[in-house]
Amino acid sequence: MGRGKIEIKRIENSTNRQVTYSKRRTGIVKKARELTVLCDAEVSLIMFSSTGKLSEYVSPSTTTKKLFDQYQQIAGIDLWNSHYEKMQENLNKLKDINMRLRREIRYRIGDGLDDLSFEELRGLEQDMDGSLKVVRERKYHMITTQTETYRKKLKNLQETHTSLIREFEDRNEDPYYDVSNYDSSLGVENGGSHMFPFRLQPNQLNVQDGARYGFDNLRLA
Amino acid sequence: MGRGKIEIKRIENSTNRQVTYSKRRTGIVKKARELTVLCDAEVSLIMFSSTGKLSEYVSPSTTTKKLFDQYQQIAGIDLWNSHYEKMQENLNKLKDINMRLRREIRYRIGDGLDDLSFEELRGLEQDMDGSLKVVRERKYHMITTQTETYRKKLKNLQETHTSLIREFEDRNEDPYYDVSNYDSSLGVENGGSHMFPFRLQPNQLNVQDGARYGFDNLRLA
DNA sequence: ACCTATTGATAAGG
DNA sequence: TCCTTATCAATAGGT
Repeated sequence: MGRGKIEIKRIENSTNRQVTYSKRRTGIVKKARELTVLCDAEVSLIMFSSTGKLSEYVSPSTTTKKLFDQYQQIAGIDLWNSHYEKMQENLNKLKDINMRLRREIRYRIGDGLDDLSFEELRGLEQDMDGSLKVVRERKYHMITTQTETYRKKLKNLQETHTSLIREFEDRNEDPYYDVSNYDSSLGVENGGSHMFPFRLQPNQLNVQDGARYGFDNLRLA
Repeated sequence: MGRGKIEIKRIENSTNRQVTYSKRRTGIVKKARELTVLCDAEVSLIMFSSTGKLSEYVSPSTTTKKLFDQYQQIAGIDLWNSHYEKMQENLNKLKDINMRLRREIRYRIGDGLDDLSFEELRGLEQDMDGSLKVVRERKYHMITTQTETYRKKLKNLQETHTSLIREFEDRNEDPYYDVSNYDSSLGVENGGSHMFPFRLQPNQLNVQDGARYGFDNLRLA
């Protein structure tokens, strides 16, 4: 049908192919629609052009998914299975990794050590010893840094304080001014208890009651 | 096209409808085939008659499943998801737990400590210190146990040895017997180098080269 | 299933 | 992509 018969084989001219695809695509979709209406059928039509562009038609009475479910049932082929298997595989891999991670943590917590050979135990001890040193170093680094910061801030405050006192003394404008109350009248925004984290240490010593530093939930999980 | 124009609406005459369905079904399949050949396209066509009978056409270059996978990807709709929501959820949970486990291990290895507050760091140090003590205790326990076992086995061997020597001496049956060779002639199945794990210690001191005690793969994962 | 008059689809060209 | 039109293809209705 057309100005000449054409052989049914791949159209080599790219432009021509595209044009023919467009025309015939609309044609076949029309046919599909007519089929559904005339014959009360359900149709799913999915087309990819050679350039990868997607077109589809589905009977309005249904959805692509429903149709595919039916298709599977009747064709007796489970297209879902491969997906399912892949997910299962993934799941199992993750579970395995998880298990090993947990085991490593348990060892590092000092639990389940009976499973380890002497060599492994020895390696673990050395490793933990080294790691603990790193943690300690980091802690001391933080202590010195924070102390330094604290000293500087304190020094600043004192300077501000003395200069203010001096101002008051020099001007002597308000004889009723109560010097013992200066703390609240100064803008001590950045100081306060936050400047003395080490004072909290005694509270932190109750390491036994499960709060520690927040990893305990992982131990139970 | 036909002996008369027909309105595109459901054909009420059941027989007629069936006949038309058959005719048009072959027609549309032909169209689909021509489309794939002429335009190098990929087509999936699934049809259910009003009586529920299934017919399909798929481009020979592909399969229904492949096409459907592509369809999903490009349409951006995951039709499988509803089937596997629970699995996906599980998968994500595991991934999350995994991540947190890895983080805990990293901390315990002395990595990424910058993320921790001073309080956390302090808790970590105390925790690790305690755990290290447990590991050390276990190690010493193993040392004493193994030493004990070794002593007993050695004692046994010596007893066997002396009794054998005595037997030889008593009977004096074979004057050419070389006593220095007794070790290989005795059935020392359970002994050998496995009885002296501590001799391996010098080899184990190269803790730096990544072998340690076998958890290093987890550090990288 | 087959037949065939008739309508529908579309190839080529603009 | 849309229009036109000559030509071929699909098919409605009948057998």
